[in-house]
Amino acid sequence: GGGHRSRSRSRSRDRRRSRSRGRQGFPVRVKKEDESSDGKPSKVKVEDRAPRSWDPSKPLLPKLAERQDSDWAQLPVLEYRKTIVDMVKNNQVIVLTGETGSGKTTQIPQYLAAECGWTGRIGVTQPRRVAAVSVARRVAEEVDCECGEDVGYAIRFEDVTSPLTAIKYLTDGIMLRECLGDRFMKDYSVVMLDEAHERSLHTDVLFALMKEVCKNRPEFRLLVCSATLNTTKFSDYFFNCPMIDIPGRTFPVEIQHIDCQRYVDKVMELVDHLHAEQPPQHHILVFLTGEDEINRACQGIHRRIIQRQADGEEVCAMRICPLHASLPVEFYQRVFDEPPEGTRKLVVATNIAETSITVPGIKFVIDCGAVKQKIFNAESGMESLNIVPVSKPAAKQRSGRAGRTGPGVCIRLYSEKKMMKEFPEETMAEILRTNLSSTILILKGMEIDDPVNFDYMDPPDADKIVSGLRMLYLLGAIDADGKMTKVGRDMALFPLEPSLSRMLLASILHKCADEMVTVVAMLAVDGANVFYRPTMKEEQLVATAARQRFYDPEGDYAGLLRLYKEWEEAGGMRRGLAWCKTNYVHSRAMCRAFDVREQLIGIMNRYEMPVMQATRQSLVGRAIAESLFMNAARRGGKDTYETLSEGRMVSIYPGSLICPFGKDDWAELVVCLEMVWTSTGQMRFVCTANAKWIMDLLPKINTVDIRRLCGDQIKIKKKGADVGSADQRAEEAAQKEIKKGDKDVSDAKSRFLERKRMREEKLAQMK
DNA sequence: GGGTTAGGGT
Repeated sequence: GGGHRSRSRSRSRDRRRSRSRGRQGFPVRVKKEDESSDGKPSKVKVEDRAPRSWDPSKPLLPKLAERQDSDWAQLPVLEYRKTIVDMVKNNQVIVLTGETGSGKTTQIPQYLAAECGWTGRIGVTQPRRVAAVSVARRVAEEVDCECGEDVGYAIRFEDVTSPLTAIKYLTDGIMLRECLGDRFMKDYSVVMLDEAHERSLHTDVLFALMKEVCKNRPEFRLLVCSATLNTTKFSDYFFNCPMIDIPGRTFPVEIQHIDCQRYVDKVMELVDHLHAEQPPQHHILVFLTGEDEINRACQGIHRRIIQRQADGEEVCAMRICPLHASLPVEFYQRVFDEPPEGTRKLVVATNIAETSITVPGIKFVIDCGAVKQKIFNAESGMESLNIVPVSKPAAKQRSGRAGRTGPGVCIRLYSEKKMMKEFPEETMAEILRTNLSSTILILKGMEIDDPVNFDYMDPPDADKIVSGLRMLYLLGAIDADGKMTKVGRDMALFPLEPSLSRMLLASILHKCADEMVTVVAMLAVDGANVFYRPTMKEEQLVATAARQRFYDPEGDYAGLLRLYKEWEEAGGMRRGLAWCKTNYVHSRAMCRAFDVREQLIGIMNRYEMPVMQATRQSLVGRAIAESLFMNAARRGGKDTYETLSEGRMVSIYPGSLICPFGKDDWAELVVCLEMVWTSTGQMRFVCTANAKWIMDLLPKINTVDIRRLCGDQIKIKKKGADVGSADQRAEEAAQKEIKKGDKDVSDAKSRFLERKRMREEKLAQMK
């Protein structure tokens, strides 16, 4: 049977620095025994922390005060050092714009630490983990300290700071979590929100929270840093604060516009042409929208080069590098490496190369002018991924990638007229495009009860806020009046989407949390996508065969559980790589799932939530079905389904691991984690449900009173509530399920097991 | 019978 497994100290690998003393004799923070493995102190401990020994009459980092002008890094921002320091001293908020290469991120915190006396740290947020880490390391080097002493960083799983860290780089998500523990941010004297123009969800929420801190702490200082020039909007929002612009240091980029219809074809033609004409050391970077376009372009270009060679032409060699986030790590290295003499490098990338990865040595950029953007539709409750024109600043950012190491050329595959007319002035803030349930739960956790009148820089549509509240209500995180419940408070403890937190809490009641925590960790790292799809047709067959071993009629969760277990048995974190290769599984995703799993168990242990092993696997399915009942669907046609809540026709996502027992034995009733809109509505992460598990929960769908949920803050046209219909559809599904009878199901199950055995035999032969 | 998502983050 199941038992309580104590895993609080099972983590073998502590990524944090293990030295006990810093260079200057003060202790470098190491993980304490009573701390959870997520590494962050509990709320109580933040308040109990010993007071700093910093003296407000002295600079934060006295050793920097002794620097001469020539000791500072010679970057464009240096010229503005005095101005910036004075502005920060005299103003609570400033908005600062600076192009790439100005040095604002690395230098300004040092200027402030050299001249200003404070009792708290300087915190600098970044939208990306890699940026927080690499910038912190560079600044630590400039300050001449070990990273984690005067200068440090904090990202998920990794807190490289000490009590006396004066300059702390951190991801915006970490700062948001810190804010949940202390809304007044007493740990910090200065906060710099960097890359504000990217308008990431977490940074946008921090905008409003930092404004509140300003109102409550007159001595607090806020810097908002952005790359673009739309400063008036920011200044207006931040109490009409002063602005300053710092020039960047980049090389000139010549811009050419070519209007075209089919940009992938044009890319092949242009690259082929440039390759024939230009010297090989002029590397080329192409921006396309997704994996499919990238593969088509790479294959087309490869064919053309082969053709030229076959025609007896003398063309130099070309290293073709596709670049997008779902490639295994070893592909990334090829992008950074300089190819051998006489070989050109071609990188065909998504917008990952716009911000996250800087490719060295680029002379030519080719920009298709489009990007895939995720949009959440509140009316249907589905998200979709659309190809839309990039913003004008993003187009500028892309072209700038040609001028990093010398003068460059950017070829834009759209007319200037089209750009002026159709490209938006700024990137649409993520908060306007996303499902807000997670954000609203965090706000409620900070006792900000009214998400409608929250001080957004760009307020989301009311229907998106309502959709988020409705979801939280159905998950049990808030009551009918929008007040946070005990369940909601527990959900907010986990760094997860509300639906995943809910599944975890449900599993504690059903005594199967040991399994659920694996499932949730896999989903938190994009569980439906742990499988790697090779480009080659023949190899795809092998990959599909490998994946079929994890098909399971119970649902995706069952397959993911088997997958994780097999990976662990094959060596997991340390020796699981070979297993990942033969099974076409992303090793990176598995390692991350392991980290997330450990973190979640740490939190559960800290709050004394029992992590039990299930006595039967179906308990996991039951906990999932109870959590996701609002996304239940009954069988419509062959393998199509009809949602119980609104009667929409949906299908199962093609990458799902769920399968029928037999050809016509698709489950009568399923639930899913989310619905996405592609060519049809598709259910992602599907789980077979038993009607009697969710029968009593379904009526809740029809009890949503939007006006009450919003606390009377909003006028909504009431959706034509289809009262009783969800219950009726559920009743019919239950009847059909009973009619089918146990005998049929057990026959189907044995047929299924036989087919599974055959598949495995076939796979063994292929090896 | 085919059908399969950009980039981030706690």
